[in-house]
Amino acid sequence: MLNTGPSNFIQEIISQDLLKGKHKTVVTRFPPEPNGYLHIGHAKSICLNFGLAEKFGGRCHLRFDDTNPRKEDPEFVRSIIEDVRWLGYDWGEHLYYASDYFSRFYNFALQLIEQGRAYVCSLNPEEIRRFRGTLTEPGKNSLYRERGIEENLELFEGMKRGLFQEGQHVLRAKIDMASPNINMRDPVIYRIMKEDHHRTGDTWCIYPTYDYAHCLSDSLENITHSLCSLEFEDHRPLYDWFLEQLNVECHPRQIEFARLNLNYTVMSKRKLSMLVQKNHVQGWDDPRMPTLSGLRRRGYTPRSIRKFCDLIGVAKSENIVDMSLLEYCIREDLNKIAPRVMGVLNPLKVVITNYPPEHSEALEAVNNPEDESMGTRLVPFSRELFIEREDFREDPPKKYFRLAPGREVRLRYAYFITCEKVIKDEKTGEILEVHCSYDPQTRGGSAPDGRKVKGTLHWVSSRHARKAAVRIYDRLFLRPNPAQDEKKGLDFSEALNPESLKEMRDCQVEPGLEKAGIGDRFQFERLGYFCLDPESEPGRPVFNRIVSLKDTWAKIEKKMQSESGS
RNA sequence: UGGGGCGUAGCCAAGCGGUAAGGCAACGGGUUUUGGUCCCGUCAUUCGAGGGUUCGAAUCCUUCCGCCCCAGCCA
Repeated sequence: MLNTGPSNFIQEIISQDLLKGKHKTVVTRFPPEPNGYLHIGHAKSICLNFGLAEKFGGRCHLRFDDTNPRKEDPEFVRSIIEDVRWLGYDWGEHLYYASDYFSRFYNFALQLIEQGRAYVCSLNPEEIRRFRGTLTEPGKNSLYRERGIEENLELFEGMKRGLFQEGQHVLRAKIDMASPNINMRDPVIYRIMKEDHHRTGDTWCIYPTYDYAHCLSDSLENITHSLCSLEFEDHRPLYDWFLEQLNVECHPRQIEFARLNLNYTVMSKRKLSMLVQKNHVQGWDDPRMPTLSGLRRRGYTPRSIRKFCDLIGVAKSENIVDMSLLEYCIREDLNKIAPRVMGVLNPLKVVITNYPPEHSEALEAVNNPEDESMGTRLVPFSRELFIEREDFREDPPKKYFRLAPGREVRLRYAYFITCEKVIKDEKTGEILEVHCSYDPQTRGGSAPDGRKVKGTLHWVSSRHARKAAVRIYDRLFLRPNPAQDEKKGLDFSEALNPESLKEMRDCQVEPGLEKAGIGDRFQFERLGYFCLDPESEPGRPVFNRIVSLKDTWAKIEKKMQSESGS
């Protein structure tokens, strides 16, 4: 076994099973239903299942749990395959569909009927519900529970042949209507559904339910450890029951773990799809979505997501992980690999009054101080520049060490400049431009006399700059746990953050960015990490902000404001 | 008031009878041509609460409390 990554209780169980010789190898599976897009909660399961298989030198299957044609769609199959691959996992030959086993499931059902362990029930859905009892009262036996084997066989055959209407009959396991575990009260295992299936077409008009199909799929694939989320804990006795009754050779062990929740977002397919349908976001791959396609478009790397899944751990307690951990993971990854570049989001014009008007020069800038092998580039400098509007204050607060009247700062990789004059709109008072002088001795950014400046600003030469649009994303929800709102009877979408997307259209970026390709990631110095969005067009780049850099100044300023305000 | 789970710091999470790992966040300091990175330091006398066993308990026993899941022909 590879000795990498943190351990968890599931890994320990597997180690024990291997040690005891219960298995020679480990076989896990990731079993999505193709009824929606994958999100970062699925990533936890994917990393767990594939990761465990990898650690123990076993294998992990990708299996589509497609037993309900009403909800499923090949488009989701496509996207799921894409997303799992993108995350970095490979199932080799082991791509399966529960629907491939439909005939075998059917034969197993025949076997159950013959054993007297399954029967065709002709109660209607409402009656079935009533007969089931409640959490505190036992259920009552169905009127059809004691039907003869021959009759059951005949009716089930009829169900399969389409002789009946939907809802007219179901096949049920005959277990115990008085069980304290409601799942054991004669669960439905086949229902009539006159629906075309994305893979089997109109071959079937009866479809197996999850509880029945899942354990058998696992068994047929020789899965050793079947990992699922906590809400299936109550289903485990059923999982085991089917496999025992049918006396299969392979009886996988189901182990449950807690699904992932992230604060300030939602993590259920239903809620995510509602956001899409109600146009709160622009699609499943909207960069604000916690879907894998959304994170990918936002600019998250697969490695950062895998790292995140490593850090959150695997346990059985309900959890809501802090978004800041995800942000930490992407910053850590991008810090090492993203080329640095300069871009000004909210431009303010600076004129270097003592710099020759027609002149320009190329200054050398480091591409990544964390990785010397990424080399350097030349950035053009001239008399008129753009700096960030936020980097100038006419009346600077304490601890502000950027540009202000009379102040000297460094332009990164360029010169020291001193602010001499502020040009304002007479009517509005808006600052139009700032006039500065530069010290030619400080070319490159350091002074021969050894004098220091406190601030270093990013900049872009106005003559050489390229225009760009930048999309700034914030958390989707205002409240940390929107899913909870719904349980309190509120509409979870009520807590949506109206400012989750802000588009800045007049950004100016250094000319080298012209060559950026869709999906390329950069650090805009002092601002954050950005990724070129697919909606970019030649000459009209659109950058998504993946995540900001940590901003100590913002923190200080906020603190000062709250201190003076209170 | 049935059954199944879970409770260790603001958020995750180790811990498996020998005296509370680690990460994120937060806070303080150092380095720095990114207020970034990096480095150093601080952050649980206590593990939901009480009682018991023990030389010794987050770990064992017991009572209580809180939270989550289950009454789809969804998964």
